[in-house]
Amino acid sequence: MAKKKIPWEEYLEKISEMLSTLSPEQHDILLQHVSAVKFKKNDIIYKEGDLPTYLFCLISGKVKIYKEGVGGRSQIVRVLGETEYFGYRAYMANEPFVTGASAFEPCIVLKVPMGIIIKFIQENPQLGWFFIQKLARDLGQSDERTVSLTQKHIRGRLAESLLFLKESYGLEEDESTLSIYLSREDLANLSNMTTANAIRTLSAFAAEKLVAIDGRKIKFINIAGLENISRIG
Amino acid sequence: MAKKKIPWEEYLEKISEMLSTLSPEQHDILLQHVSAVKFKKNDIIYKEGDLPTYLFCLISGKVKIYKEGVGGRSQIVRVLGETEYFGYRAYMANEPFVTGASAFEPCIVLKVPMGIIIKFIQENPQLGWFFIQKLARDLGQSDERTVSLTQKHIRGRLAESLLFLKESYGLEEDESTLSIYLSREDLANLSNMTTANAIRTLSAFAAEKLVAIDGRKIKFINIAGLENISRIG
DNA sequence: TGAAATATATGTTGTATGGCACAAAAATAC
DNA sequence: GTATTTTTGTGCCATACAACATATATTTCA
Repeated sequence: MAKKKIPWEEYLEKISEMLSTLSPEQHDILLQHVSAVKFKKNDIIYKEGDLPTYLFCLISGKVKIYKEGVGGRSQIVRVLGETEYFGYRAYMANEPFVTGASAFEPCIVLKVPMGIIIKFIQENPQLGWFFIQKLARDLGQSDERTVSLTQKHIRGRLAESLLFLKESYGLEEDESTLSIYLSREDLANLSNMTTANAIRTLSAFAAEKLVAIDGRKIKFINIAGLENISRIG
Repeated sequence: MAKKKIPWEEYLEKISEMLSTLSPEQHDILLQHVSAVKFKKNDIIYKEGDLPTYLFCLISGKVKIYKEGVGGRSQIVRVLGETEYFGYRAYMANEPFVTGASAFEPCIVLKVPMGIIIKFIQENPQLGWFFIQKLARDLGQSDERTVSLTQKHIRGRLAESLLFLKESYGLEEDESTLSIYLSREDLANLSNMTTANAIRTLSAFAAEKLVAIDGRKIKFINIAGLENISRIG
């Protein structure tokens, strides 16, 4: 895990949306149990099969949620950015983790024991509603993803992944460069293809002037074109 | 939709788990707004893109939740049996349906306007917790399914589907015949393959004495063998 | 009951994509 | 600053699976 405890006070504003649903007493209890942890690039936050114990909120950095499939092939099922919560689903389903979480880049994470969160939910419909909405949105996305990954062809899947990363992490100040720098392998694991095919297909997109590549930097040139490739599959 | 309203009183016991979370006042309100509907085989209950308005509970019959992908190819993402709730996710996520629902066989469905359910959830943490657990379990399954459908080979996917149907719908009195009779096309749509390949692969399983086929009746002969095929992919 | 539509079955062919090999480039370690 | 490891880039081959074609069986319905 290679984690390191750090002070948490300055990060509370990032979870203000959730805090606002809590009663004053709950708020106090939460402050007594919250902690902050730092993860380095590629650190594992939790592993498939582990028992869930904490609610995490990503304060800064980027995280991938992934699953190991047949023959050690890894599939990234979700990516998380600032202020996103994770790690709670398995606890709520009363299951071990079916996915793992690791840091794309250096991260700061707030964590709260799940037992406390569950108690709050039992007392507080507002907080329950907060998680219901998150779970409902994630489930819709997961179902969409199932069909995209199984039915679209390689080009469609890669185009979709690039657009998905753009939605998740946004662009840099130039309004066209993707603000996450992924390895070709991660791009492949996100798009359900081999690394070699991710490289090949990304090169093809560059040759077709859909994107420009500079190492791991990806710049969008023709977004409408990518959207079209993603749509037709 | 081809639906037909019918009396609902006798079906209340099927939703007793949910009813038990309600206050007496909520219970009364629910009874004023619940209704029951009958669907014939292959009737559509709701379509992808429709706006969600009701919480459904399947009283009898079997339902598929599916999504149309590229080139009209349909993917079954979930199957539902007696006492399962559906139709609520999209409303909770504040989205149109991303999947459709239709009847595998004649069905009776209880329905309650979602507006009422949401109001109850706001007042009642118990009911919120009920839906949180359902959503959390479904999301885990959906993530598992994403990886299975993308990474396993045809034989692994079909074996998994057969075992999945066994879990969902159980066996007949002989303790070995699957108690749902699906068309080869539905079996294909469940397993992410073409109809021709579902037919071929099922025949292969029969030739290998893993199952016995009699029309749409599927009898398990070597469950351990199927589990092995599903596991190795 | 017979005709039409639909579902099942099987063979043939084409192709998208995985697997492997190897080189070049880049990052990391020593 | 050189050596080692990791990542990126390409080519070639093998193959799993879709697409298509056609035949037979089964169901539907007039």
